[in-house]
Amino acid sequence: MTAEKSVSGPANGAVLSVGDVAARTGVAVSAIHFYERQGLIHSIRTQGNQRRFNRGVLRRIGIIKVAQRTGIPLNEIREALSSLPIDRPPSARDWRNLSSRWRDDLNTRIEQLTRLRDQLGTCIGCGCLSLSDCPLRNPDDYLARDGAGARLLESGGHDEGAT
Amino acid sequence: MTAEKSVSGPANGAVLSVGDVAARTGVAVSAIHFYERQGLIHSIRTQGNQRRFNRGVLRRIGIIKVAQRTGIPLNEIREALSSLPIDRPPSARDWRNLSSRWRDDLNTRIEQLTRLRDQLGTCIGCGCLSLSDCPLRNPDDYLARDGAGARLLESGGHDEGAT
DNA sequence: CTAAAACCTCAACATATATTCAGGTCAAGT
DNA sequence: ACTTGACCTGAATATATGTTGAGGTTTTAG
Repeated sequence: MTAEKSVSGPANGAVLSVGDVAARTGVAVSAIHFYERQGLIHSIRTQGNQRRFNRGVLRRIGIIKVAQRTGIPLNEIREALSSLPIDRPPSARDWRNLSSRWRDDLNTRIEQLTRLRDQLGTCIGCGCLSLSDCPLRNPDDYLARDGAGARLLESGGHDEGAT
Repeated sequence: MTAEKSVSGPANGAVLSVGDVAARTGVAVSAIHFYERQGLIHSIRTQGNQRRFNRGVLRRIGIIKVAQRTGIPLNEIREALSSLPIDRPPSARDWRNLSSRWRDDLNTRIEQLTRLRDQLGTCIGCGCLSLSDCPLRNPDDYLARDGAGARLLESGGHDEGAT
């Protein structure tokens, strides 16, 4: 079995099959395919058209899953990852640049949620909640976004890759 | 125009048309329809089959939008709203019960995000990020959710940091 | 009364993030 | 060589949260 062999070290040298990557990252094969289609990771193919990944992909997938936990959508993750060097392995500094962008993002979201929490009791309890009066209903307080559009992404990460 | 009239006070007495509700809540008519289909709000109909809402709906929609901002999905919001009395207007206590549930939720999520933030720099910067070693990759640390996807490897070797 | 604005339903589309399935190919152990 | 498990592609399905449009009805302002 490929998996068994690969966990202790792929025979093929330094490359990993999609199943190897799945086993080592805990990410489903279908998701790995998906990430590749989305341009988040890359592979080469064998003669028989099977994917082969180099080890760097394990790290990239690690980053992807962590970033998702912060609520960052895949297209932004792709963009961030695309800032990494192609010709050489990313340095510690490269990774730090990524993480600092995301930390700012996280901080902003933590602040928003904290403010929301602090006003929840007051505003729901007291009965203001009107669009014009209540701080909870005035999105300008939190975000520079409107109140009538589609907001798919606000929930960010309530539920992750389960099922 | 109906909107003009309704903002200053509907002629029909105490009931609101869907357009009135949209104008007062800042929520699109299509979303109001949607919420009604989902059982989050309710209306009666005129002879001509048009929706009429009583003013309580404004509050409910306020609650819905606020809860969404905390990351709560509609089905949970529906469930929470269904705990409100049908026969009488909700009391301050009723609302407080709702908000306290959600505050706990929010607190949990704030804590998760905070922990995530605090580890971002360290873990992304340092190169651990392995599924078995890194606190960022070990979901049990954060959530008691998600069982099926991620199986931890018992294959001792750590090989992700390289390249 | 008439025309415009608001409303109705139902279906399809849109987005993000994948999973599942069908039908077929590749690779490896015995 | 044969069988079996891993792999391939592409399409369909799934969930959550709505929006858009077509085709038709109701209400209201003048």
